Amino acid sequence: MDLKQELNTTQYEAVTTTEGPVLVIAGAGSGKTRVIEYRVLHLIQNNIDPSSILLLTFTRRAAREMLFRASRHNTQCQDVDGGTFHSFAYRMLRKYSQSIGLSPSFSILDEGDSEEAIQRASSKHGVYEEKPGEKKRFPKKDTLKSIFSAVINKGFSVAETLNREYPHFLKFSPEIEKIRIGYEEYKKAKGYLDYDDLLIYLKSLLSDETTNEKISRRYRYIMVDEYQDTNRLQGEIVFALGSRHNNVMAVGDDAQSIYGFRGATHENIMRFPKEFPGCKIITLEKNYRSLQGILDVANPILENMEKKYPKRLISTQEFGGGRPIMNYFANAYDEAEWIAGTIRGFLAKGFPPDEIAVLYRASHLSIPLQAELAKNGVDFRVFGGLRFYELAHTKDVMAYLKIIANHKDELAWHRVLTMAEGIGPATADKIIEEINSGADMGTAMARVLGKYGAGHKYSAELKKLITFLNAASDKKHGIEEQLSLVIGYYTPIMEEKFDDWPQRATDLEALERLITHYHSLKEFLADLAIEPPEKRGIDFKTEDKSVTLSTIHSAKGLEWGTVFIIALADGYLPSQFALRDSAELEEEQRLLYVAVTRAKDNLWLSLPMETERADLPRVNKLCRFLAAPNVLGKISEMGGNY
DNA sequence: TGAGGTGGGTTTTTT
DNA sequence: ACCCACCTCA
Repeated sequence: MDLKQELNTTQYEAVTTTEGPVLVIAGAGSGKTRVIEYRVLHLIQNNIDPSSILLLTFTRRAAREMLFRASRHNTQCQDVDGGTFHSFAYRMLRKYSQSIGLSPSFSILDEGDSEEAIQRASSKHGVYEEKPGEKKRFPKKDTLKSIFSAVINKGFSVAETLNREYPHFLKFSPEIEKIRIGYEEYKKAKGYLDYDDLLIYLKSLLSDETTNEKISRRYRYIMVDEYQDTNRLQGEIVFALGSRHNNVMAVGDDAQSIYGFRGATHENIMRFPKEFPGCKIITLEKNYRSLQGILDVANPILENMEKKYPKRLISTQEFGGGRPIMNYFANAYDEAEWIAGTIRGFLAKGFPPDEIAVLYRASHLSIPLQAELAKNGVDFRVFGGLRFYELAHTKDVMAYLKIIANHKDELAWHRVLTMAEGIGPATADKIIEEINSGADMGTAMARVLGKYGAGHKYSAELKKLITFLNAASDKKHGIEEQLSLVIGYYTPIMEEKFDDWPQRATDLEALERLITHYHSLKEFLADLAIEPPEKRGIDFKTEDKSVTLSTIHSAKGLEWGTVFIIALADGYLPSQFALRDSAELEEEQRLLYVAVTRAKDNLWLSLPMETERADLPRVNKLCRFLAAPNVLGKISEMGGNY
């Protein structure tokens, strides 16, 4: 393949500079994934071992896209290693955990598990106990989790974090700090790693000289996409990975930085040339994606920002394309109905469904649309929001599997025990204490049965559960069989627990199909936490082409011929939570910029006028970033639907 | 004391 | 849809 024909001059330079540090600053749609794609190809054509190339990025979708595109041209590219920082961390830790004194039998806590663990850790500190005369407006577990996560990802203390983000909880600073330490100790004692720990342990793995040398010898070419979305910790990981050979390429666009809320910082881009002296900086400005009509809206959105981004995207397309169209509707249901009808019309005319996407700020905004699309018989896939593994019934089934994989997983036991009739949180804790004192599954279970197997109202139920878990743990079963045993046991519980159990039963079948790709329960459970299928139905039928529904965050790095952006009201975008802080507000503005630049040919904007929410004004106002005259002037407004 | 049901309040974005 | 505080019943 002649690279010079496939790439423009700057892209070519980025692709062929294979030795030494390179920083690529790339505008939206300027072909940065293309650069990574062809650089991998170029390296392999120059006899570089594909398994010595490592591609890293922050989101799973971007990681998948990157690896998929790279492997299109040359099958050897399939051996290129890569994924999210978290999945890479997991693999390295599995391999080298001993070198930092971490037990190799650690298990991963997903977000929900972490919150449970925090609650368990905090109850031991008695913070939730009511003191007389003191009303407890104490942060809830999910808030605690995000405080602790900010402490790690942004590098602030608990007090500083509270001061910046939760000033109303500042008075609880000492208690919260106590819980944080309790949570850390709890995880250490139980061998649990949460998402943040994966990165922390990876970093300490890389600061171990011997391990760093081993890893650096294996991965000689590092490429990081969406570098503006990495946080300090991830930046340090990149520096540590590249410190020995300096063959690191980072690709990013600070105008598309939308993960500030979790600690991503554009400082990583600024720091990169300092960490890697002699770094070559390449800027890509030509837009290959969108028609000029779309860029005419995107450019002023950038220009209106206080922080200046010097890029102005120029379309390379021959035809200008029409202006994006703004539609107003009475409410979200009218909006959904119209969009679903329009999409059905496009499909009827032969538009490929995988070239159509609907984007929105928050996942719940897609619910009316999901209903309308289903009514219209349009197949769609949903990205972002609640994930498959976070559904209550999936988590239930996984809890049984976690016990089978590790009989001391006390969070899993807690969930499983409280599902049994007559056992609530208090009894579950007593039983768990007994389990913890047994050295192996067999003795632990025997002790539990000895103590609670008779004489309580729940004894029969407990006996049934223990007998089942013992039988299902038998090594003679394959993992597929173990899963179907668990589902068999759980199904009556599910039918009791949920009115809509038939729908949930389908999800469990999907789980059965998914597990066939795995060899061990441990691997299956870890993957479900770190690289899970996106949502119901998704990934189980990837060959199907369907319309995409996605949060703007999850849409980054992707493109479609026709894009609808819905719910463009102040309060939704920008989110009402971002209104108080100018930095957060700018992030919302960049978010709109990202959304607009996803479109290649057609862009439809829309706004429902009526709010359902009591905390917003009754009549919506157009998103302030679109209402700016230099932006609005580039949009055709259609009032007719309202 | 603890299990389990009910009703009221809330819900951003990702790993 | 989920979480939590509160209530009732054994």
